[in-house]
Amino acid sequence: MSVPQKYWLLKTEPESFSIQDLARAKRKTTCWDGVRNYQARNSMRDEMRVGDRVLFYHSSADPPAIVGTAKVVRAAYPDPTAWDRDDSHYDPKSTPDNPRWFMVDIQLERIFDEPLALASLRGVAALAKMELLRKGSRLSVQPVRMGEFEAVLKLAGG
DNA sequence: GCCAACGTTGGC
DNA sequence: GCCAACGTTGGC
Repeated sequence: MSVPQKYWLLKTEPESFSIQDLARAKRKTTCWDGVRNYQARNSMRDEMRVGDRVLFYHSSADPPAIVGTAKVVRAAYPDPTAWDRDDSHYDPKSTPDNPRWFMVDIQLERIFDEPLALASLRGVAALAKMELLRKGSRLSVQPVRMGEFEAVLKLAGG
């Protein structure tokens, strides 16, 4: 028996990479590079497994919203943008021999017919404890409870 | 190891 | 553009 799947929320600014970009990507799959926060990294490196489910969130968008779902199709491996001097996420402390930053691959599952705006999620009882709705929440890779994931799907109409 | 200064995130 | 929240840095 395999470990039960886990649930996550990944934030992205649609101006840099949107769910529509993911839909256009080869095999609707992308590497989730550029994460430079230790807590987020640890979640990806230590917790994420192939088959885990992902809520795809647009931040700094109008409105900020959960816009669809994806799944993890490759577990954590080193993020090479960390050792690319020309990349905006370059980190000289990360090297190929001793990588500090990691990424996973995700594949699009579904784009919601209507984005679920952040404001519309507040007040939903099943989401009362959701990390995304916590004041000051900034984590770009967040764990989501199974009940929360299912409640979001329900709000999205299936 | 403390903590002030600073930088970033991201909703509003 | 504002600013609250939070992470990181670095002097001591």
